[in-house]
Amino acid sequence: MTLPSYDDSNLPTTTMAEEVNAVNAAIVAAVAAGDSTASFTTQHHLDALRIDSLEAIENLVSASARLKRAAEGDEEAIEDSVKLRKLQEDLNNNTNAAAQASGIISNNSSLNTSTHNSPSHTTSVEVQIPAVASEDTNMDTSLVEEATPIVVETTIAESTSVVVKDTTTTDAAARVSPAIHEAITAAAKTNHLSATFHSSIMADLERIHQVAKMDPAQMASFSTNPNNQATLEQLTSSALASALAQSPLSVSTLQNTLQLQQPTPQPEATTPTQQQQDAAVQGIIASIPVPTATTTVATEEPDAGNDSASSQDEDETLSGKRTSSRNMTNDERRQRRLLRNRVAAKECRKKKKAYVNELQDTCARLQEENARLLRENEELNAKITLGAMRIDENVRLIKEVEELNAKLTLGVMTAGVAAHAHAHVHEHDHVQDSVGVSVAEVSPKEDQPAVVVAVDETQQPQVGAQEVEAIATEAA
DNA sequence: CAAGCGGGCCGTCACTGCAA
DNA sequence: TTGCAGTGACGGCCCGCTTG
Repeated sequence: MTLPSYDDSNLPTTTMAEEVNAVNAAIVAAVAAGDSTASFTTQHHLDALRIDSLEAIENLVSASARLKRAAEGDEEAIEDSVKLRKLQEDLNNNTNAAAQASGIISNNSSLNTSTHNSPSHTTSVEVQIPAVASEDTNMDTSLVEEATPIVVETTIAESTSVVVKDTTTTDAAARVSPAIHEAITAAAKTNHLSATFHSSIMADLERIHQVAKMDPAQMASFSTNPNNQATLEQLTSSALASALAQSPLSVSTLQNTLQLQQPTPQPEATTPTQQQQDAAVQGIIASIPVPTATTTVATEEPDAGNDSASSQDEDETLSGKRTSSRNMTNDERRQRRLLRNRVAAKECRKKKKAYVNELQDTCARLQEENARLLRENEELNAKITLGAMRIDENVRLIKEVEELNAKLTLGVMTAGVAAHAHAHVHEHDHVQDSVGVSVAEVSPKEDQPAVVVAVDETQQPQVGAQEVEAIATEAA
């Protein structure tokens, strides 16, 4: 799969390395400062950077969560993966500057604590952030490096067995955000600073995801379930790894501390849907390509027993290679087949569900359209019925008018004939002839309009003089 | 409050079709 | 021929709701 070119104008201008290292520097400064406040002059800024870094991590998580689709050829997800790659490249390029800045802060912290009245000792702690391979199988694997343990010497006031005692006695600590404060406190007690820092980030990630409502069913489980911390680290520390591994501000092996931290009680870890969330996480874990260059990231694959081999095989499988299976045992083939079938079943169900939802939407839409058409049909039928009724009425009225006109005409004409008959009784036959005029124009009364009636000569009744007079009287 | 029931999700198996 | 993706079927597990 060839990564397309992309426009990086939308990428964050502040590199994640700067942010992460600034946060890390804040923690180290907090540890080193003890009750000194001098090193926290920029604490507010660091807190802000910490939030920014969490947002950047969130973006990374969001991008990582869609890498599975990228592996499936989704173009949109491919663009996301490209952006993620760009993020990592920026991270790598800016790590040195960030490390220098962090080093300055760290040195300041040491200087500040050196002025402390109490004798001090040096605590050496190291962190080994497991390098995580880029989730996109086609990403530049040069970014994936073996985790390098970085040892940093942090001067801690010897009189304070717990560096940050509490917020009431330490101004500096009081100005640290609560999450960092807790992390620092725990770190001071256990020297597992990176682990607590990491858990703090995870807690904040949970908060961020809950606020952002980004796929809460899966993301919440990431940050609440201790069994998924390694996976969360996979998602979040792909950038953290590069930054912190090159940073002089690190503490003990993160992987080891994470493992040590596994039994750490999490009060809200058991939610009603925890099992389903864990299952969903398992599914995501199974579907995310396993890093190839790391030896410290423990996958969630159950009963794998050979994570390295299966991971390589899966990567090769995803890239279309088939030859690797020849060297596998039957059990390995089975495990790989089960894994792939598991993923395929997920995709199939997802597809099926989408299809069913689409069918339901289509059904609802068609029902609505059908109801609309039925209403329209009823309205048209009503209009047609009303129109037909009006036509019948019109026809009836027309006929009635014709009949009335015919009667009127006939009456008027006969009245004229009667008058003429009175005058010329003996000319009765002539009168009858004169009735048969084609057109008669009659005005029975002065205020009535003249009525013009066509009279068919052939249908003129043959009436007598008395009948004509009676009709004329009636018409008058 | 426990048992029953239905729904949803998941892992696995078996099978088919396709492509190298 | 072989490997793989896709999918139906099956069983198990969990959760929420109902019922006696």
